[in-house]
Amino acid sequence: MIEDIFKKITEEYSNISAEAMYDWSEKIKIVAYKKRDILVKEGAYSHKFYYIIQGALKAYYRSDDKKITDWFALENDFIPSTTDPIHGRPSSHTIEVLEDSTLVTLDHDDLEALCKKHHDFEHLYRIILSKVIYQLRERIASLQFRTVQQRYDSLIDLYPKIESRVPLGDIASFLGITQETLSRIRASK
Amino acid sequence: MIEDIFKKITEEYSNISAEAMYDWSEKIKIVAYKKRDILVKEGAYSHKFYYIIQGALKAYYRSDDKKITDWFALENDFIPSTTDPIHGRPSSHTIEVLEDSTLVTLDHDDLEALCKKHHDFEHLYRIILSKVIYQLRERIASLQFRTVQQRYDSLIDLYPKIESRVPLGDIASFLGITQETLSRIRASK
DNA sequence: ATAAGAATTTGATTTGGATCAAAACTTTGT
DNA sequence: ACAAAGTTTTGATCCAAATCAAATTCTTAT
Repeated sequence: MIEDIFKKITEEYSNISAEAMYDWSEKIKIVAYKKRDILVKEGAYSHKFYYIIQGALKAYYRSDDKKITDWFALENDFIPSTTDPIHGRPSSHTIEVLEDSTLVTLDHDDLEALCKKHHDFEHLYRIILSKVIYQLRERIASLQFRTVQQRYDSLIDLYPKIESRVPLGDIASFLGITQETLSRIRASK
Repeated sequence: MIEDIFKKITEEYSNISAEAMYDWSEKIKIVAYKKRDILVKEGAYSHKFYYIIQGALKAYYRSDDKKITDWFALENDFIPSTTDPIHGRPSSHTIEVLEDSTLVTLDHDDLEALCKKHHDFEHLYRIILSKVIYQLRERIASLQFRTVQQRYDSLIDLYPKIESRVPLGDIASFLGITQETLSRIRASK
């Protein structure tokens, strides 16, 4: 099982030595979570790195008492750290489980230690971050000038089944619109 | 001069060995560019990594014949690669010089080679990317639910003198609004 | 120094999506 | 299986920002 996951990750991003893989496997945990479990609470310093084997998560923060969802993660996605890497402030985000999920978790400190010990592991992680940057830029493009309809369509493109797995309110929030507007867009199809 | 730049970068992000620094210094070029010079053209495969010593750049892409600016870089900023790291497609962005500028340039291939040769260099680069991710998430937060006025204010906060250095149309585009709206916001102060 | 072209401002009008309110449907726990 | 709570839909109204249009100011090249 673990082998399959490692294989999937390293094939997609970058290969690592058997040694690095062994050390990595020592540190990760595979954990099952239940719907509505909170993985990270706003304000917490501890932050793990999550990879989703099966299930769905969201990350949100609070602004004017509204919960704003700005990241979903489904199968084979990562949830990257939300903290400022330079100043090391606490997490501004809460990460919540949206459906019963199986995750690979790795402590932030262990991740740093693996990066320090194994050059190839740090390389792998660097490539993963490059991918995250690319995704974030896509998302900015989407928010910057596309219509609500276009943004909705590309989300469905990326996650075809998200509608049945994630509450409409969270999807609306992610798209930067109200629930009512999303409901109407959906109805017009 | 080069020493000052290296010092600035490594102090802010992460230290590297004298050896890595030497190899790095062999590969970079310090180049002066003129206003309106194009550093990277949409569709190009070659992509350098830029660090701005003095001056200002913008990155934009085209959508429905409009130029959409989605990144500014001023002194001490980086322009990260805009290409998909996994699939290696050509750049979707054009990078243009906004005022006479002095830049540090590093070829993408040299950057990769330095990362491969020196673990500490790859570490430095990884930390830089983490910072970029943090900035991008801030920007998404800004676009997702803040009012135009709030977005404008935080841009001025980040780059106090941007108004006099960057055309209004580009700033408007970056904020995801029209020129006219930005002009009115400005007038209301 | 001046004309041509760019960039910015100002004005009038329209519109996409927000807000407020309430009804209909779904999920959850006992 | 049912009540209570949570989610989604539908309706009416309003407003921030877009669009279209034209006037003004700033830049640049000759």
